[in-house]
Amino acid sequence: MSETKHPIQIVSRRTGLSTDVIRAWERRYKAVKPIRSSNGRRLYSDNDVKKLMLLQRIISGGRRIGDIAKLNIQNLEDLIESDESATVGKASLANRPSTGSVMEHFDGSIEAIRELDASKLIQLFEVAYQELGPVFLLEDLFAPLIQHVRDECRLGSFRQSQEKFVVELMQSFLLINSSKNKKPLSNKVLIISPISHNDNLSMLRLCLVCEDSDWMPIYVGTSTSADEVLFSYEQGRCNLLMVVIDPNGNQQFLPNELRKIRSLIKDDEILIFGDTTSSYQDVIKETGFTAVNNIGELRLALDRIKVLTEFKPVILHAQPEQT
Amino acid sequence: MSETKHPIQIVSRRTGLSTDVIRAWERRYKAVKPIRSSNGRRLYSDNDVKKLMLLQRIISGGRRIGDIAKLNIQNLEDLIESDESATVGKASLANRPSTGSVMEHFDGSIEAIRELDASKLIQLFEVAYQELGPVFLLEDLFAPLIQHVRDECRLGSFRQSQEKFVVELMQSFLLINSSKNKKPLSNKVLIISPISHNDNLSMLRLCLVCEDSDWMPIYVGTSTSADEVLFSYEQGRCNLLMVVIDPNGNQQFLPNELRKIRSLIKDDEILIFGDTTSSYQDVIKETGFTAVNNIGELRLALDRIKVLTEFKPVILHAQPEQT
DNA sequence: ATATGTTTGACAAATATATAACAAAAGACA
DNA sequence: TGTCTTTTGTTATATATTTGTCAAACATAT
Repeated sequence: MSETKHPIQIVSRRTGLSTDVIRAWERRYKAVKPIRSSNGRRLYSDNDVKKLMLLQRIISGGRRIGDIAKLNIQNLEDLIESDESATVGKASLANRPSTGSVMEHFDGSIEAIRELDASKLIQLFEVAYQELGPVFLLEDLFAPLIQHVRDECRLGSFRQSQEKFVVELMQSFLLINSSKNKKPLSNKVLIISPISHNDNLSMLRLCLVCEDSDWMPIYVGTSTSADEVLFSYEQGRCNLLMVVIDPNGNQQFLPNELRKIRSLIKDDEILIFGDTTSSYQDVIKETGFTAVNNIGELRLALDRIKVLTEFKPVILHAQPEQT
Repeated sequence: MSETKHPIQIVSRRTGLSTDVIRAWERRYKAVKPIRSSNGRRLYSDNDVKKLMLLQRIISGGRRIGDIAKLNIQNLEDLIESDESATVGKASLANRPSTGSVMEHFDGSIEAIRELDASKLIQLFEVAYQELGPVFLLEDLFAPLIQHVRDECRLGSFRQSQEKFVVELMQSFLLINSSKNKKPLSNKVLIISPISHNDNLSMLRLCLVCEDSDWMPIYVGTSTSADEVLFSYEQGRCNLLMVVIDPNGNQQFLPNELRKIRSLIKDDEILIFGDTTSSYQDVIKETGFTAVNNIGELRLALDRIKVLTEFKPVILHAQPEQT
């Protein structure tokens, strides 16, 4: 097996870690042990790269490198598993539903989708929403449901209409119900997708996650041009922007659009959600966007930024004076 | 069993407790006893995390931490059990105020659109819906609203984002609320738009009109191909098809699509809604579609066809015979 | 020369720990 | 009710550790 070996620069590219960090981790914790070329240069194996990527992912989940650098790949994967499953909806975690009812909702929904019965489906959603709350509705019902429908669609036992039907209803349901929230939240995040990116459903999903982390999401649909982004950002008095990348979207305009957005919104942090290991990684670095790879990371980022922005808010102190 | 240990930051994240609180509970009540790393940092076991989560949950139920912190996990679980079974439904009915006129709703909506405040807009829609009912909501509020926004958009005082924002919300609102109807109607109409026709909003508008005429609409989104139409038609057990033409849609495939649809649905009447004075008038005649030019005509057609299909139902009249 | 890499040391920001103190809320009691 | 005490989450301070980054000095290959 002639393992291909990679110089540090390449590893840096692929992991998103700086060369300094890679070397520091080796020096301090022996996280990886690359072999050396004849001239003493580090040469990393695919396994090394994989381990570094795992480490980086766990780091971004809030752990410290010193605690995990010495674990092996299997341990790291387990850790990711347990961390990420524990990060979901910490707010509503206390009243996690019994799994039985979710299965019932699932079966009922499949039935309603088969019959294209919108009324029935919405009622089911309504009940499930009451029972599960926004986050678990998504994670425990919507996600498996859409997965199932798409699978069946590919196998032929469901039709495209049925997929469209359920996606459209889910979207609308999420939009309406996420907007029904009346909590006046001071932190606002504008959620957009760039031109030619149209993954409506995952954007709405992110809206819910933001809301669960006490951010008020502002959502103006998919495929938004840079100057519309700026306008919405200012009009909505947002203090955070999140760009959602659709893996099926057209990547052609992406670098340029990202640069445009950055040039228009200079001061605030911008999150970018999606498959950030792809080719446009360079642009992300160049423009100083914060890459967010999964829901767990998103929650962390939201919390962090919330704290940052809470430095300024004034303190209103009401003192009762009359007897 | 190599228990994975968690630093305080992770525990804080998983439990939702601040690090200060976690430390305070340890110091004051010895709630958990994390082991220490070589440098004195706390390392919590999964059991510690679990206990903290249970404590947090009981706390939020009104008990005091000092009373329960020393209990073990089993005791805590029992406690939750007994606490929560004692908390029976405390449902509270919210009565909404019935406020003023359509103009107020209109002005309020414009304001909400200007601020991109989805929450506010939905609430306005909700109130207006209660007050006006589905049809007048559309005719008196939505139609002028969208007209106004589009006009202002053209003039420059509104932006494209705002149009998208309001259209998307209206759509979702209509879809969800029209689907909430529980009346079991025997007459079903499938509402579709052909390939490359995407006027979602007017389709949903027609859904509402149909519903108002006691037809149950089935809606599977825009731009549906002929064979998907057939599938949905049969699956939904429809007895009427309505094709909605988007004046801005691509007319290129239209004649062919209409012919295909007719070849698949031979027996039932098919309505076609849209600007029927255009070039495809010939195809409409050829395929025997019923052209419907406005809402009034649609209502007439729906009533007429309803009567036709009601020939077969057997029992119309129950005669009381006993004294 | 220039670019890339290595080793080592140093620094600063973030995060921990321990302890004391504070302030709001709940309970106790006259 | 009003006052006092206890409870409990939060904050402040001082100190220590962790960790990303940078710079200096040097090596090697184009």
